[in-house]
Amino acid sequence: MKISTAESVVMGALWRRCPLTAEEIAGEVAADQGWTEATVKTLINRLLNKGAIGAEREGRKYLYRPVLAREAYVEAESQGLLDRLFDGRLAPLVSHFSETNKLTPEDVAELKKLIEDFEP
Amino acid sequence: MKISTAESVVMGALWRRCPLTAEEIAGEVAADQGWTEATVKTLINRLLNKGAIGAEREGRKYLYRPVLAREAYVEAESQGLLDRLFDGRLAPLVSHFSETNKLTPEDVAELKKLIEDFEP
DNA sequence: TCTTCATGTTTACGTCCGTAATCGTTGGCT
DNA sequence: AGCCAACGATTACGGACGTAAACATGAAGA
Repeated sequence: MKISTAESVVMGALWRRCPLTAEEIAGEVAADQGWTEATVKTLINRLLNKGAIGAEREGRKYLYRPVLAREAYVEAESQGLLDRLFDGRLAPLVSHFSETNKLTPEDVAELKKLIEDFEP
Repeated sequence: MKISTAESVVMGALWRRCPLTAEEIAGEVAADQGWTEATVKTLINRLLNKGAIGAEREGRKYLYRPVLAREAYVEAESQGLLDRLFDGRLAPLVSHFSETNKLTPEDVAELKKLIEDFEP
């Protein structure tokens, strides 16, 4: 299930809060992205067709909610990037960031904790 | 400079080894991707137009080499993913992988070393 | 020199994407 | 009952992408 970048913005709104009406989704993302409500409606429909979101009638409107879980999406995207650029390994990515994107002390502390918690 | 996924396969070949002729590039990627040489040639041209690769005449052929550095590309892609999915922070990504993608002991060791080397 | 082959350039075409306007339907108001 | 406004559905359209064939050009061999 391929989600385009524009579509993923709509998904993002639904992952943050759901269910939402089309109007509410537009309220969340349209201004921010410079989209009209019509554009948002198109994206909603494409996501419906892809089965990435579901709809349930609520009076005259529909309430939309994600079918594709954020976890699954994040997982696929992350793994894809790792596979494409870092030979599927996580360490090289972290290494890359430690070299280029100056990790903040907080980052380092957080990472350290994560890794430590991971030892038996 | 937006590089499509198909184009990035060609870039990959040139990042591994360069300079290469069109024929060599095709040799590296065509079979693997199920592409004909014609397809590879088109991708080479699009990359030339984008300025992502450069060419230098070598007799009857051209030798191609990357202009866009792999580092820069990797950087942009990684940062993009982090921004889109992990609020720009590295730790949440690592956390995500530690939860889903069972890190191997080697991964953990490697990460541990990376983090330790990063302390003052 | 003329032809041929290799190599790069141009053109093609169906699909997806971003963006949006228009259409059709249906519930609510008068 | 009839009209209007609100919604979702349909249609549109230019550009990028994936894929590839056709074309042009120049060098090498006959």
